[in-house]
Amino acid sequence: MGASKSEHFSEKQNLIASLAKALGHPARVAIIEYLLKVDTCICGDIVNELPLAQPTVSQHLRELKSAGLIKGSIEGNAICYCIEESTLDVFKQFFTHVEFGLDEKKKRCC
Amino acid sequence: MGASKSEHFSEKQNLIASLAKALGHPARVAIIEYLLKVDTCICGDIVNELPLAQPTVSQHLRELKSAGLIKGSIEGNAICYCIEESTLDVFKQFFTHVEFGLDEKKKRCC
DNA sequence: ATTCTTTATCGTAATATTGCAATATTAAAA
DNA sequence: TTTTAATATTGCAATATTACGATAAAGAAT
Repeated sequence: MGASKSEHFSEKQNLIASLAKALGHPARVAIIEYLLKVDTCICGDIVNELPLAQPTVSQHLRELKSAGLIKGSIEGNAICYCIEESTLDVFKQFFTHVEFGLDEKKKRCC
Repeated sequence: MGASKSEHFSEKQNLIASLAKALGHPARVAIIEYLLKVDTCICGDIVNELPLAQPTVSQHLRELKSAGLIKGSIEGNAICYCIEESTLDVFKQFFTHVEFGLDEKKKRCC
């Protein structure tokens, strides 16, 4: 088939998967890191930071935005993108949850 | 094209992206969660837990394993899979790093 | 008004992912 | 040894992703 059977999984599993998927490309990791590095939100010049053509960067930005990992507002003829903290929190909570699970288990095997 | 230009990004960016990509499917999130839930490593019956055919589950397990998120050892005629903590730690560290970056920024915009 | 600059969208080619039936593999059980 | 049970691999069809040239859109600058 090719289309993933997301309807068979829980809402939360689908959410975590979609966030992970959005981060699942080095360009998008680089974008997130760049957004952290720069002092303010980026208005312009993300394209110059990446080894990709402008339409490709725009597409990656759109994916990050539609996953909710970044947000953007129009600022003159530029767009100001920055990180959406609350979404990153959701993601980080998952790892806390995972770590808690691991502690509970106390590594009884492997 | 279609192939991502991973050679243009840093080792770390590629690592984070590959871990995220491995988690970027609800079935694989479900597998990780199941591995946490069960008391010991799973020996069998992951297939019964998922709404997917056995070969599909096997493929997802292979992807998680090749990303380093789980490890498996042969145990009779079954395979015992469990979570690879050190890899999850790498992933979690990324979010800590992200959160640190956000604190530094103190939300000066958006 | 025209040009410049920046970002978005469209169209399309190359490649990757997803899912499963069929089949193989491997070791325990009979 | 033959059967049974569990997992892996192969092969293939359907779909999704990635990348970019060409083009559009929209505000800023001249």
